[in-house]
Amino acid sequence: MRSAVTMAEVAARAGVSVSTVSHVVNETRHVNAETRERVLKVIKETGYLPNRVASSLVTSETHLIGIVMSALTNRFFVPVVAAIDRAGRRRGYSSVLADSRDRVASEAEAVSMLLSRRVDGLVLAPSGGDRRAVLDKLVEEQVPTVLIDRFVDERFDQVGVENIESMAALVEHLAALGHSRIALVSGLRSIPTTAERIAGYELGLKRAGLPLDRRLVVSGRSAADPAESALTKLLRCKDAPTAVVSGNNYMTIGVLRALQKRSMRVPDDIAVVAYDDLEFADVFEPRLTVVAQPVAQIATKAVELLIRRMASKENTSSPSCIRFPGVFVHRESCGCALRDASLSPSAAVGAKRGGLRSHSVVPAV
Amino acid sequence: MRSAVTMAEVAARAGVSVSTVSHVVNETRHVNAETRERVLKVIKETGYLPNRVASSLVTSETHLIGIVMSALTNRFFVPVVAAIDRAGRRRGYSSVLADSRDRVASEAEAVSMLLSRRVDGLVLAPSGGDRRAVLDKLVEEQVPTVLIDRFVDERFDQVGVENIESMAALVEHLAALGHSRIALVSGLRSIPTTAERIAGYELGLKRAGLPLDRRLVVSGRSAADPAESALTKLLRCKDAPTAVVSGNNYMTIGVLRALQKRSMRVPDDIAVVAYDDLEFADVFEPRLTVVAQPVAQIATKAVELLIRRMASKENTSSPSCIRFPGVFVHRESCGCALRDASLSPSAAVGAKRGGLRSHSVVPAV
DNA sequence: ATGAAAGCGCTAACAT
DNA sequence: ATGTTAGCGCTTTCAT
Repeated sequence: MRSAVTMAEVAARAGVSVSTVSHVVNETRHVNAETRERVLKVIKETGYLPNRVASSLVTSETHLIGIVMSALTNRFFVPVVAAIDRAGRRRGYSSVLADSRDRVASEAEAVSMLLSRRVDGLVLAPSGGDRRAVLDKLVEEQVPTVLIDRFVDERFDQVGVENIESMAALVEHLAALGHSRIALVSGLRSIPTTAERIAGYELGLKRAGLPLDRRLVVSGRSAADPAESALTKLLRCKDAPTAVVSGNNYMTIGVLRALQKRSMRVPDDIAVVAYDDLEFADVFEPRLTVVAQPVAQIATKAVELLIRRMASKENTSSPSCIRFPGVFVHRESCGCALRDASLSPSAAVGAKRGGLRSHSVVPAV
Repeated sequence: MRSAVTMAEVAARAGVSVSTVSHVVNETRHVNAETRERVLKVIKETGYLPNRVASSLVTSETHLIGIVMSALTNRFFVPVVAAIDRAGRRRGYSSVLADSRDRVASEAEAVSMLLSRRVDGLVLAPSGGDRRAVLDKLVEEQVPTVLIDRFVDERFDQVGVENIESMAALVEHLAALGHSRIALVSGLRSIPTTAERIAGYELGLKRAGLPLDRRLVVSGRSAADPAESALTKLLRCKDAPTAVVSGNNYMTIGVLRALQKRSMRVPDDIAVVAYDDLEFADVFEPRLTVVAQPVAQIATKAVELLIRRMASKENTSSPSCIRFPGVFVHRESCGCALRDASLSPSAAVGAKRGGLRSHSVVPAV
């Protein structure tokens, strides 16, 4: 295995003390140009790489940020890593990962592991269920932590997307196109965002002066397959909806499959709009009108808040709670082009209300 | 900040020595049931969490695996993290990330950072360009390392996909359907896999007894936009191809866009097959026939090799070089259904040659 | 401008 | 069965 050169060896070869080597490496006090050059030369010759675990032990700073997520499926995973990497270029942070598997037990385990690695801070996408114990521990230990995606505890900085206005805008948009029977394929009841999105759906109906028909709200359980069967079932009823809103990206897949299998054309037979953009949304036929989460922005802000909190010795400032507006991406699946090409998306309404930004994509030729 | 209980404090409160505490924590030597219970009780009361940076300093094992990738775009990123996490559940490994941004300079920087964090091993997706310096350092320092995706240096364990037979099978499949003018949208010349896939394309033509027309091989530079324009340009020529093979997932997006913008229908106007599966390939219309990389399998094997190498003190065993066969996923974009529903995909040929596994997806209703 | 030395929190001989 | 103690490779006072 590696035998790694130590600082002591460098010191010996350069004929100086370890403290001098330490100071040239960290540029932490003045060293004669000549001595410094000598040390630097030895460092280069020997390929000396400072041992960060040793320095971490002394300084009790690892410059490690722990990321806890239902990792492999979580849309914030990659953007968060990216944001940390970007910040890290300058400040020396790196990320360590832990998959919570969206279960409280694993989440606790993951957090413990990260704490035992003495990470400087944590970005956590809270799992469903009762996570109180885990979060209490973090508060008690005063570990700088920012919650992302789901808003579950005001003792922490939290960053995520604004759900209510975004969802309302989607519904209002469909209503403006003349739809009155608008279905919602919603997510798991245990997820806080689900309730918000349902509230947004109801708000949208209300604003459009449309009655709420509970039968049009079906649970897709946040995943493709349940969404597919829920919608399929709904479409078999009489008084079937003429438009459907999907509650997240996975369920959108299910929605599209359901329609495909019934040979229903979008938007002619049924209009479709969705919460969350899909990576390849541009090449679907027809291209989907969605409200996208500004994931990169959210991730960047989360890391920014975290770094700020890690930097301040006084952990005094009260927690921020930041909700970025959803981004209305207007494409064709809503059926605007069919009805009235000049109709401006009702997204503008939401934009005025500050819950949404509008972003009209130029239709492909 | 955290004031973290130390082992010494636990020892004091339990009325034992630190070594006893250490041994109950690590289960590394026998401790009287009674004493152990007492220690465990104190640990629970105080919320003591062993300091892994301290123990790492002593044992010179961090149980950290460094992942170096052109991170955010790399398809192995998530599977590798997942595989490490899975292995980690049992053996205590976690992953630290470093984005190489696909540039040699950043790659070197990333590797240095990870080495200075004293990771136990490295999973590295080599960037393009001259990476010799970085790899030399790894050999010299004897850092357990496995290369993934691209085969560039025999001094390391390497895991990836078999490109030549996979690509050949795609071409042969199209040829078997009667196509004689088959285009290839290939990737960046600097990437080793590009050459292999071109070789596979040529092999496929040869086996099918088709002439090679160099004009049908255009460079999509491994990305969507260049692929789109390259194909668009090609389609404007006379003697345009009747079928096209996309060289990777990103370029597939470009290919589809190009066809869409020209209102060409797949597979009626032109047949399309692609290297790499897309996450949402099932909901594209028509669904794409592809050769998928068994990414999870590759990642798992990479981590397995790495852990094995980290475990053996003697770094003696010669490096493995493992190429998993691509997985032929037969869907509709190749146009089989149009020609002859009973035609078996020529994939079987490739399968016999051992470069490919076939996996016929049941068509959606 | 540089050095000596005391830890950081743990592990692992080596005692007893 | 348990305790003592010498480090692991650094940072950082405190001297000089």
